[in-house]
Amino acid sequence: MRLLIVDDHPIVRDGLRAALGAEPGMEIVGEAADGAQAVRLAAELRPDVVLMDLRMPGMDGLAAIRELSGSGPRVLVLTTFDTDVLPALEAGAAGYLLKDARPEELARAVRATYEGETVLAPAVAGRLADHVRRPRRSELSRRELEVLRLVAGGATNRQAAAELFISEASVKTHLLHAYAKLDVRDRAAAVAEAFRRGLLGG
Amino acid sequence: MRLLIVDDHPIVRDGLRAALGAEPGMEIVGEAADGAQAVRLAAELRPDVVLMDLRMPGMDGLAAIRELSGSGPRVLVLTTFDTDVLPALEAGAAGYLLKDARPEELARAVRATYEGETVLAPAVAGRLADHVRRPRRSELSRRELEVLRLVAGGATNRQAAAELFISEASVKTHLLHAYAKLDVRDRAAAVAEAFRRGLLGG
DNA sequence: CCGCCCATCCACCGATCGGTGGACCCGGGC
DNA sequence: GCCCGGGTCCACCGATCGGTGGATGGGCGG
Repeated sequence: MRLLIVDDHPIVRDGLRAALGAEPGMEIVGEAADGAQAVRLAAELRPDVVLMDLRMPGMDGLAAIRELSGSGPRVLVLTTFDTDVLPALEAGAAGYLLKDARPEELARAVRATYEGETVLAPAVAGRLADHVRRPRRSELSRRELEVLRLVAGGATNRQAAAELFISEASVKTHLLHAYAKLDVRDRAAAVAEAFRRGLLGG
Repeated sequence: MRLLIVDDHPIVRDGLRAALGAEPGMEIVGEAADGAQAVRLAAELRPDVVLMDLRMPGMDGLAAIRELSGSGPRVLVLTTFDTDVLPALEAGAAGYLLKDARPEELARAVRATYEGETVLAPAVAGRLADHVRRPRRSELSRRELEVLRLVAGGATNRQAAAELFISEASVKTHLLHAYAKLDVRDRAAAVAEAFRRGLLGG
């Protein structure tokens, strides 16, 4: 089994090499520090499995996965964040692991990926299930957007409540609903996502 | 003294009318519910002082102040937020009061505005002074922007620290510095401001 | 008429965040 | 040489936030 490691941190690459290099039947054929390099090396080295970080300077992991999708290698995502499962799977990832995984788990996951299994970190499985369960009525209501606008303008929940003549409890409810619809878990990410979707003068 | 009241909430307008209508020498000549209406009414009614809310649907207070600036009336801002002093003054506001002001203060402030004084709520005076004192080296450092990018992506301080291989303390420091440079006080507003400035794929 | 969504409100908890007031090291400019 | 800014780190606090698990009422569509 030929393995390509992609991560912008040399230390992480070293760690992965140490954890996986000695595994029987596994050969680490190359390393890349960003998405563009990953795509190039994958074409050249023809790995069976790519172990890919998502957040990297330059071309990020998602873009790289999209480039690779269809062509040869199966891509196992290995990241710090439990928030990017859906985009990763949509882009064509074969699995999604978190960096707090123990080395044995990691080795097992790489093998499973090679054999065509879909590996999901337990912590993200729930997130995925949620998405399937709820068909995601993702448009923000008028109120939700109003609250988010105020929050983007620096308002605390209390200030937003004062501005809208409602209670803090209602502001919190609106925000929680907005988080669910935007698929984020805090106000900062909600503001970012709203900008990306053009809801806040993006 | 002819007074124009601008606020999107009828209740607030009623309150202001009640608080100021009986003041000797003051006459409330009109009310507007948004910026556009305010500009129209100001041209028609020729008030001496405009009492203006900032955050309103449609044309907001800032835009209205810009339209009015130079021409006749002096605009006293009356808002819930202590964060918009600078843009308001830049737009041409004659003063800046907060909605928690007591009615007597408000009446006094309107008079003072009419007489050419600059009225500033005590809470915002400090903010203004800060700005004058610090010539505002406002470009974000590479590190500050990296942290903010992660935060916009939904990272907690802990997660951002893990991703960057630094401590949470450093993440907090970078964020505090970023807040100062962007002139905001929390991550949500920082993300919004960064988008507006085009620092985050705006 | 029964759901469903929206909007409003409540209490409670633990986790996170913002802010203060430091500290150290490094590199560049005056 | 000295100062300044960037980057890293620490401890501590109070405030805020996120999340849970409700409840109520209005309105709209099947």
